[in-house]
Amino acid sequence: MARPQTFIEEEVLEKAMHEFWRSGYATTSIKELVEATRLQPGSLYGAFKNKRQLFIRSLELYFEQLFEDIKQAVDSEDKAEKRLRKLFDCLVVNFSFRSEQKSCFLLRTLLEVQQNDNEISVMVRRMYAQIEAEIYGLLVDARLQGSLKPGASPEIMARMLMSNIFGLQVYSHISSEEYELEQTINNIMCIFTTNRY
Amino acid sequence: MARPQTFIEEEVLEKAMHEFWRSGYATTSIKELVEATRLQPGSLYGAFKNKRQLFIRSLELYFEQLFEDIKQAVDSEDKAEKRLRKLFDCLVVNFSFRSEQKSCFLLRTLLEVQQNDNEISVMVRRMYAQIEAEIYGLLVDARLQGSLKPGASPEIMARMLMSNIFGLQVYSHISSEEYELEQTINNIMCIFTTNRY
DNA sequence: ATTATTACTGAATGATGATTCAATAATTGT
DNA sequence: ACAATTATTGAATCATCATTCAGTAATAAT
Repeated sequence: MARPQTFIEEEVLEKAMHEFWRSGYATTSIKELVEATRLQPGSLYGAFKNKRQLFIRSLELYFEQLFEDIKQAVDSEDKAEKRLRKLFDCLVVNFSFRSEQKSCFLLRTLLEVQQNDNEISVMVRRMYAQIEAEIYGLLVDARLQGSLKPGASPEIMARMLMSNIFGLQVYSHISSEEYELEQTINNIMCIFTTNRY
Repeated sequence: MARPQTFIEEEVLEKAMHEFWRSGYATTSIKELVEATRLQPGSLYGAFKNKRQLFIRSLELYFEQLFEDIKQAVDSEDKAEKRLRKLFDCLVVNFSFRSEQKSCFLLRTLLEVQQNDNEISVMVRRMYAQIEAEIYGLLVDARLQGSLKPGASPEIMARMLMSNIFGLQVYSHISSEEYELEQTINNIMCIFTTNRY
């Protein structure tokens, strides 16, 4: 028995998320969010409490979407190498060439907040832990299929792959030659799997 | 024939640099810089024009110092593997365990400014290009000494090393177990050099 | 139709941001 | 000692920030 919301929260979050993603937490102003979402300040505050909560919800939405893509890559029916390659696509290639912004929202946030906002920092670390767990699962699979280079444990390899993914994400900021990136990904695949590329 | 400056610019820059490094460009306020440098706003503006120029000078100072360390590592008399290891120390280990802040100022800045401030973005990319050139030189040396794994070219390897350095810097944000980091560095050394670790 | 309840609007608020500037202080050259 | 010049001070300025709130609108229940 009251006036209903005139907007769909997820649609608004999607728009806010893109603003935060592009400009960062600190430098995205309420004014920009008002323009992006087409909601007035009062409505934003009514629905999301404040800027920080809106940011947190945006980050969560981003992660949900990313994690769905990752799972789709990791859980597909392909051979392990192909799934690993798909993982690189959704974590690296997509950001460098298939989106106007350069880096993953999680990465950007991790470096922006640092010790500044511990709660958000912990959130991001937990998200990355989930991604790393997916990679670990993929590697265990790959080992069973015999497509993993012997040597290091899947645990260690998962860590190294995470590190390589971060590395590529950052490197694509300083030089975004597509063929160089492809070459580097192939080299990494070479290091971790038994295939040739 | 005028009143002399009562401060040494480099000393002030050093203090400002640490503030920017810790809090980022946008979130470091003039008030904080005034406290850190113990100069009044007017003096800061008199000497450095504005916040942005002060930031740029801070970034340059940071790079000078870092690059000196890098050169010292790369140009030392040791064998190539040892010099590579020293490079990891000054680009990765130092940030993770020997300083209160987690990441390299350059990395932080690269991700903060992105498309937001093209001039600063270009500056950082140029600085990284210089670092990569040093790594390239080291690898050419290593190849002559026979301590580089055959296969990829020094050019490609330099790119991969840069990427791995970025990766480790980021990874140390989400998990800063020192022995894990050491292990990963050793694994990377393994991949690039002919030695065993 | 009326009432209770909740949503929406957008101007107002108060804090804080970067930057400027008039007043004052410390020099050097004459 | 005085004039010319430049540095320092810190309050003032003006823009912008996040947030609130009084007024208005839209719905459901009665």
